[in-house]
Amino acid sequence: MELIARFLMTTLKDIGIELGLSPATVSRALNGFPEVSAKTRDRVQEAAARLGYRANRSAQRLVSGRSGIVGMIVKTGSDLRADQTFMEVLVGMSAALAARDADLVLAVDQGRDPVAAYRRMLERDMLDGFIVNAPVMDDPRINFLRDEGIPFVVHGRDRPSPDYPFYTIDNFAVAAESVQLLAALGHKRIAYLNGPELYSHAVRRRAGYLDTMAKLGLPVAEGALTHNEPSEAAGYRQAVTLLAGQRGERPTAFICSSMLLADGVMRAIKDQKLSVPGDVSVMAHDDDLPFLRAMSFTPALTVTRAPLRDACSPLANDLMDLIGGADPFHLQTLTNAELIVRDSTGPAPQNGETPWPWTPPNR
Amino acid sequence: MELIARFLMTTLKDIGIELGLSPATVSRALNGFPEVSAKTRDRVQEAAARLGYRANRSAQRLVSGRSGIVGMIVKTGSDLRADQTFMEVLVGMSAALAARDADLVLAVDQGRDPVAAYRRMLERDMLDGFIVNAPVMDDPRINFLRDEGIPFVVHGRDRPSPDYPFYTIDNFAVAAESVQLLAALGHKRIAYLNGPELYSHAVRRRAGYLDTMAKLGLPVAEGALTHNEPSEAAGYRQAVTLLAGQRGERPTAFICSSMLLADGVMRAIKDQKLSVPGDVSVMAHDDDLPFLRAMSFTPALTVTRAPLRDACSPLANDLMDLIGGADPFHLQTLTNAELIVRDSTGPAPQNGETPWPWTPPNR
DNA sequence: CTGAAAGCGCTTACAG
DNA sequence: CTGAAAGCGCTTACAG
Repeated sequence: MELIARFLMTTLKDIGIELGLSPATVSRALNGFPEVSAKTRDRVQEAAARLGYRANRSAQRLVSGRSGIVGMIVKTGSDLRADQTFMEVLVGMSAALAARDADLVLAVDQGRDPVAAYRRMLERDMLDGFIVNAPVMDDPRINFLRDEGIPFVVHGRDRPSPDYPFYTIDNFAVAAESVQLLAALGHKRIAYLNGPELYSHAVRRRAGYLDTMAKLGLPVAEGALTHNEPSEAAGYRQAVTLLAGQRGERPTAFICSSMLLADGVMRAIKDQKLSVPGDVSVMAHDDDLPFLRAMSFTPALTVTRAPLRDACSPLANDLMDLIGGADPFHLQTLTNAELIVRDSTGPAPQNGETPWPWTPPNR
Repeated sequence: MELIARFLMTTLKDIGIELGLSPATVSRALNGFPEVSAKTRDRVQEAAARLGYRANRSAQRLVSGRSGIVGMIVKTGSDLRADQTFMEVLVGMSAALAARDADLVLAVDQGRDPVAAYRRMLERDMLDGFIVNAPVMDDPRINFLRDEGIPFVVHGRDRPSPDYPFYTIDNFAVAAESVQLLAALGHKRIAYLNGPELYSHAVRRRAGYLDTMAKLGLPVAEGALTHNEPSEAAGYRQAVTLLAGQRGERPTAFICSSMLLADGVMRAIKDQKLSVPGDVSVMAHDDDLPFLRAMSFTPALTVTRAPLRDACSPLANDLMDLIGGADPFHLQTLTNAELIVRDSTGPAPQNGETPWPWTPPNR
């Protein structure tokens, strides 16, 4: 049966015979070359549809000299909860690449040498390019790919003014705007639960938080800015610690770098018999993943929102364009998260009027 | 630079010229044909390594008439937590398929028509075969692929005696052995927190639980067997409900279909100020995912263990063998989970000696 | 044991 | 506007 299917595959030649045309003309018609007459093009398209023609990808790739395959590395380890995130990107990217006739293949980063996985992939197969995600500052994988001259795009960016294609939200602004919103509501003791310190997006958000607090003249107590795994448990633990302080010293507002952290923070607040936003305001950055909706929080969560899936098509298209020879500087996107105010943020409580006593920002 | 890399690619012809051999002989040598002399084979292999030869996959696929691409469908939706599971399979499968020179591509099942995603993939690309996972009973996707004569393997199985290749653990035994262990410890009120009812593995486990309870003469109270999303929250909720009963009526033991459920059950028990295993025994089925280790539970969790990643290589190899024409009946694996007794299971407490009053098993 | 030849299905200069 | 021809890099009968 599999054999039958193979034998029945319609080729360009078949269509040519059917229509009394050469395979070359059929190819041109199907690929939309301007020199084919409209009548021929229509006849070819009709016949192709009727005969169920599908181009043989392998043949196309052989003649183009490209593999049509793009690589992406999955980090493995205990951080696997971040997969919920990765999965979203993976699936979106697959679809977007398929639309450009490319396939996405995965390899696993086993830890240790972050470049090893890329090396291994490249020596196994000829890959046209890579998608790099979750960059760290001055990312060694990016440096490797740059040095080797291998096409790649980055979801995020690992330096201020990259010379490679990237797509990222403005993570400095994500934190800055959150602080500003809360400060405008009268909050002075604002805690920031950031993501793991090694990621460049967390570094940018940290800067956004610290700069904006400083600009507003709000001191940052030691421990008010922390780096956390994106998990409910981490959010819970961190919030419990921060809320253990005296009434006049504990935060009146939390900004969380992920929805999972926010989930834990909310539970901690409830466990302490405090109310949101009466006693404490909470907001988070929302990647808009399907399993934890900001709307479903009680109360509905105020967020900076930037759907992760929005990055997929741009990244896929940029990579394919880059492989096609486009200028990397034309393939850079810096976009903004959307601030959505819901019910989890409100005016600072009475006892929240005093800022923290000054302490040096951690680190 | 990408162009350079392309132009520098070593071909069979290059090796032939280098060695004064025809491309045909070089091909045979590299592919381990028995008729090539040992000396020639060695010379060819040395030259191939020295020149950095890598076979052009597209050319190989073109002549073989196969795409070298295998499809897998990702379910999407709010069940995305199951991704932690899926991710593990995905990554393992990619690696195992790579070893067989095949690529894995993904598509998304948008819900509604479960077959639509397969159809769409097939009309986009010529795929050599599919991997089907998380089957439901009498799975429509499986029926579709069978009817179309498209090669596929199933992780799990959707009927008792399939005529297709599959790899699955004995899920009936998973539940049965868990019940037996607990019964041997004197437990008579054993609750089962199963996975979502639609999956065939959950159906098998339900049967294993109910049959074994019946065989042991232990009645199953209404509500003792439930179907749950694999989440901590669901486990917590369910355990709270079950523990709300009178002292002599609540379960003395919980069997959980997933580690996430067990995580929630443990939390609920602690919240009720009960001890494990003093008051309540807990065990679970463990897919051996990296993020929730049975050893890290307090106390260390008794489990039936079957690493999900163990399924990847067999499934990948079976699929490639099937595509190569192997007999599907030779590509069926039914394996057993390992029972690992740790510290979360112990003798039934004094007040646990009485079984539940008889009630009809739910459903 | 090795080579010359044909062919997989496409694309694309080169002619006309 | 269309066709004949060459070629992408491999594999594999067919000869010898």
